[in-house]
Amino acid sequence: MKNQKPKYHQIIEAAVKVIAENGYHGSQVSKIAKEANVADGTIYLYFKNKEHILVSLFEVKMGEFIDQIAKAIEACSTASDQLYTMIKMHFGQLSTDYYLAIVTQLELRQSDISLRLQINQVLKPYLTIIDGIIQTGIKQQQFREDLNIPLVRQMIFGTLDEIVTNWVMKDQKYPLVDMAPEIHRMLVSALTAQQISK
Amino acid sequence: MKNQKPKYHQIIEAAVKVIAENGYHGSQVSKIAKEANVADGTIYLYFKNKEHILVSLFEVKMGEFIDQIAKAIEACSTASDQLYTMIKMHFGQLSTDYYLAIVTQLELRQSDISLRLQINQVLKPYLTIIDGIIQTGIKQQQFREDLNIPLVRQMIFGTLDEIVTNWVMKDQKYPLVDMAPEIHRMLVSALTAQQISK
Amino acid sequence: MKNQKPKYHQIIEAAVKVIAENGYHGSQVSKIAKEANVADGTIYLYFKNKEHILVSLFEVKMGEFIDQIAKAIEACSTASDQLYTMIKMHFGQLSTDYYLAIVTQLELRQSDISLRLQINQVLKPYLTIIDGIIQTGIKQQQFREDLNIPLVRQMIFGTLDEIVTNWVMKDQKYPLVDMAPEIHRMLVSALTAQQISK
Amino acid sequence: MKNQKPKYHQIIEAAVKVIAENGYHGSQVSKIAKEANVADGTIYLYFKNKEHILVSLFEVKMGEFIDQIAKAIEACSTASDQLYTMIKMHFGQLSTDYYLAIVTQLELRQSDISLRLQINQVLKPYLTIIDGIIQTGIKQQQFREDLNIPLVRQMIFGTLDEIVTNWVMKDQKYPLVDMAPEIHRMLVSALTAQQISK
DNA sequence: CATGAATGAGATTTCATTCAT
DNA sequence: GATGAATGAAATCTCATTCAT
Repeated sequence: MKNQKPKYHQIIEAAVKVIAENGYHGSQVSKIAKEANVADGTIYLYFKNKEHILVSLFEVKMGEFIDQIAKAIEACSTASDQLYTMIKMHFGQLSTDYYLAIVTQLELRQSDISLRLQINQVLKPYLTIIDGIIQTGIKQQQFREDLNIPLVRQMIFGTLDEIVTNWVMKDQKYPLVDMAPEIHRMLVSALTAQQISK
Repeated sequence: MKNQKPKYHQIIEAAVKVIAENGYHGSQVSKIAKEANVADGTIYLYFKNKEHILVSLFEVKMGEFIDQIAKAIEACSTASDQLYTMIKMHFGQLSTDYYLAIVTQLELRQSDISLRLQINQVLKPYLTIIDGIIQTGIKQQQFREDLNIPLVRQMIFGTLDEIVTNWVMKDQKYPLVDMAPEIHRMLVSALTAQQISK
Repeated sequence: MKNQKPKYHQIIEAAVKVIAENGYHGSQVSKIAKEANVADGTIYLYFKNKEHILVSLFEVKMGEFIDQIAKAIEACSTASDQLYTMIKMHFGQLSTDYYLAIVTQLELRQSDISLRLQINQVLKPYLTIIDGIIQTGIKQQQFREDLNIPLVRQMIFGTLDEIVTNWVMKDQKYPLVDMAPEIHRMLVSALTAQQISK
Repeated sequence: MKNQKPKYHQIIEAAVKVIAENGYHGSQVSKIAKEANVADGTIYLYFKNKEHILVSLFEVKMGEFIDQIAKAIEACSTASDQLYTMIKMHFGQLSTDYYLAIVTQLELRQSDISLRLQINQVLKPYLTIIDGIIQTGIKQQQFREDLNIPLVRQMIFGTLDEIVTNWVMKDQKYPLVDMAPEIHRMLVSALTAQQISK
C-alpha cells in the first residue's frame, strides 16, 4: 500500500517532520517539498493546496490512530475495559510518535477555522467509538442510564486531550501512559451509578 | 475605571469585536484601529506590537473572568458547592459574552506558540483556583485523598473547555449553563470515594 | 550669547550628541527633544522641521570652525604658512571635538541631496578662505601663476576631507594633527613652480 | 556574459537608472522591479534584501570600473604615466556613464554606515592600485622615497573624488576629462623630489 | 508526470509634524 | 511660550500557487 502513490506518502511524512521541527508557521510548502525530495510544483499534483496537505496528513495519521484503537477495543468485553484500553492506546500512540504528538496537539491547532472544521470531521469516528463505549456501559448497566452522551463524550475527549497537550508542552517529562489507570478510575466513577452516600 | 486609560480599553474592546467578527487572520491592526476610532499609530502608543494587543486582551478579559469566579467561590463552604459555582460561572460568563467566547475558544488558539505560552501564564490563577477546590474537597473528606491533583485539574479544565468549544462551534444552539448540573454531578462522582461496588 | 535663545542652543547641542551616539537614522526628533529636555513640540517653535535642525547645527558648528580658521590665518604672512595653519586648525578642531567629527564626516553625509546642497552653502566661506590662500600664494609668487583655482581648491579640500574621514572611520587610532606637515609639504609642492627636472 | 543571469543584470541596471532618476530615498523596490520588468518578488530571488541590491550594484559597476583602470595601467611604464592614465580613466568612465556617476557620487553616500563599510571593501582594489603606482614611482626614483603611502593615497583619491562630485553637482557643465592634465601635473609635483628651492 | 522560476497581493510599524490645552 | 498625545502615510518582504518546458 505504501508503494501505491509513493510521492503522496513521501509528502505527508515530510509534512509531519517539517511541521514538528519548524512549527506551523515555519512550514512553507517549499520546505516540505525539499524534505520530500520533490519539486514545489509536484506537491500540487497530489494536493489541491497547502491546507489539503494538512487535512490529508490528519486523515492518514488519525485514521491509523483510530483504527488501532477500534481494533484493540473489539477484544474487550466490558465498557470499563474498553475505556481503559482506549485511554492506554490514546496515550500510548501519541507517546510513541513524538512528531505526531507535537503536530496534532500544538501545531495543527494554529490552523484557521476552516481547517479546524475539517479536522473535526476526521475526528468523528473517534467520537463515535467513545459514544459506543458509553452506550455499551449503559446497556451493561455499568454506567448510569441517564447519561447525556454528547456531554460525556466531551468530558472524556476533553480530559484526554488536555492531558496529552499538557504532557507535550511540558516536554514529555513523565511517562504519559502511567496516567491511564488514574484517569480511567476517575472517568468510570464519573459515569457509574453512585451508591447512596448516606 | 473605564475612564482611566480610555484609549487602552477602547482598543481592547475593539480588538475583541474585530477578531470575533473577522477571525484571527482577518483582523488587521488598521481594522482594530478603525473600530476603536483611533489612528493606526495610536495603537502603538499603548501596545508594543500586535501580539501585545492580544496578550493584553486576554489578560484583561481573563482577569475579570477569573476574579468573578474567585469572588463567587468565596461564598461557598463545601468543595462540591465551589465546583458547582465555578462551572456555572465559567459557562455563564462565556454564554453572556458572545464575542469573548469566540475569541478565547476559537480565534486566540490560532496564535503561535510564543503567544500561547503567554496565554497559559494568564490562565494560571484559574488553575490555582481549581487546585484549591480539589484540596478543599480532600480536606473536607468529600473527595478521595489519593487524588493526583494536576491530573484532576486537567480533567476538570479539559472537560469544561471542550464543552464550551463545542458549544461555540455549534453556534450556541442550546443554553450552555443548563449543562452545569450534569457536569457537576459527573465530576463530583469522579472525585468521590466510591462505596464498594461489590 | 549662549543665553539668548537658550533652548535653540540646547537643541543644537542635543542634536550633535544624539546623532553622534545613535547615527543619523537613529536620531528621531523625539530623542533629540528628550536629550535637550524639551517637549517634542517645542522643537518646532525653534526649527521649521527636522532638516532645519541639521542645517542649523551645521551652520553653527561650521561657523565656529571657519571663524577659528579665518582668525588664525590672519596672523600668517605667507601663503604657505596660511595653508599650514589651515591644515593644522582643520585637523585640530575635528580631533578635539569627537562628536562633531563623527557628525560632519559620517552621519550628516547620509542626508538627502536637498540638505547636502544647503550644507555646501555653509561650507562656501571655507572654500573662499582656501581660494584666498591660493591667490595670495600666486601673488607672492610662491605658487604657480597658471593654477586653476577651483581645481586646486577641490584638491585641497578633497584631500583634507578624505584624510579626516579615514581617521574617523579608523576610530582615531593615530593623532590626526601629526599628518599636517606631510600634507602641507605635498600640497605646497603641488602648487609650486617646478624647477626643470630635466 | 550579460546573458548569464539575465534577470540579475536586468535588476542591477534598473536599479542604477531608478536611483539616478529618483534619488536614493525615492527608489522603492517596486519601482526597480517595474523598471526591470520583473515582479517585486523576483528581486528577492536574486538579492537577499534591498541593501544587497545596492552592494551588488556597486560591486558589479566598480568591479568593471577598476578592471578597466587596472588593464589600462598595465600598458604604462612610468609611475607618472600610470597616474595620468588612472586619472583619465577615472574621469572618463564616470563622464561616460551619467547615471553611474550620480549614483556613486551622490546617491549611494546616503546609505547607512553598514552599507558604506561594504562599499569601502569594494573600493579596496582601487586603493591598492593607487598604492602600487606610488610604490612604482618610488622604485623608479620618480617620487620621493619618504612618502607616507596611505596619506598619499588619501590625497589622490580624495582629490579625484571631490572633483568628480563637484562636477556631478554642477550638472556636468564642463568636460571632466579636460581636468586630467592639470590634476596630474599637481599630483606629480606633490610627490616629486623637490629641487632645492633655495 | 515532474520541474522550479516567476508571480504579486498584502500588512505591520515608524516617526515627523500638528494642535488643543 | 510650552506641552505631548494623536495622527496616518508609506514601503519591505514573504510565500502559496502557476505554467511553460
